[in-house]
Amino acid sequence: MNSEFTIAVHSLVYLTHLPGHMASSESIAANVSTHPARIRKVMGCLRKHGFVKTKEGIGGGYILDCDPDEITLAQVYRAVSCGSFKPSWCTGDPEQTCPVSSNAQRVMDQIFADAEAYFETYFARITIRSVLEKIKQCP
Amino acid sequence: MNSEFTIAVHSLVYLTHLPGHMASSESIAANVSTHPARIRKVMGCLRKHGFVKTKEGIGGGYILDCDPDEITLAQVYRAVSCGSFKPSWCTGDPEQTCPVSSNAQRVMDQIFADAEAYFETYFARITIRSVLEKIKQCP
DNA sequence: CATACTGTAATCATAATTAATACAGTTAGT
DNA sequence: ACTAACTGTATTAATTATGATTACAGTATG
Repeated sequence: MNSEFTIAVHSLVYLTHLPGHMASSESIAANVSTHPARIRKVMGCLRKHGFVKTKEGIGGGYILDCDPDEITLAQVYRAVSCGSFKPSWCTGDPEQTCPVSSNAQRVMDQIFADAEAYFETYFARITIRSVLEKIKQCP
Repeated sequence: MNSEFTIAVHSLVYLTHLPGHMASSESIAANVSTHPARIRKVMGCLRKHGFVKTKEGIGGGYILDCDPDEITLAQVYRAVSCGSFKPSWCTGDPEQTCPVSSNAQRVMDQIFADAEAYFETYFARITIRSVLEKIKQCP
């Protein structure tokens, strides 16, 4: 699992926590604890999917452009980390005559794809707002 | 997601496909397409959990010691890759005063743990036998 | 036109993963 | 008892993936 998903969720929660404010990549990076260039990369992706608006130049930055009560982690996952559940390493060898070896790769791929679709239905129940609420309830 | 889970599933399917036979780490490795030492490591874990039996010495190797109609991918996942869903990278910084930054880590950890428990219920519906059946149905 | 931003690509450093090696311990056959 | 063919396990080396950093072109504002 890719950590860009974590960064995207954290950034959206942070913007929700600062309603109406522009936040620069630098201030988001400080909150998330990473490098501003990494934030800009992830935010570019969120902008393409309509979750945030961007402003370049002086006083620019990022601002929320969606309803945090509507946006779910499933949408964020699909935007940023779709397909990252499956490990990159592949089992078996399609050239072998043994049906187990030659088909294991394809069947495992299908299992991982289905599992990903399945846990997305869990993420679909969690909104950005609800993540912020959980954070606020921490002691 | 850890590829040792993939190796464990493939190995168990392979042993199911060869009922009553001992398979050496070398022959399993050839089928899976990896190094025998890696197979021995994963199989050691499966033995500790009672999925396979081991025989050392000449003519030794691994043999299935469970009912492939009963064993599910959830059990294999827990034995081999439990907790691997959560990315190792951590967001936020517990030392900061902003509640979003200081608590994001804990809340995301909980979300990943819950998501893992959730997709395990999907894996619980897939048996080793059913994986073998899927493989046999490939063209 | 200087300043403070984003967008994006490229490079460097580090961490994680996989492969390979090595060797002690075990079993079976002779 | 000895040898051959295995597992168990640790260690090291190679490869790959990830994250941090740098760099610079493009854009908006005063």
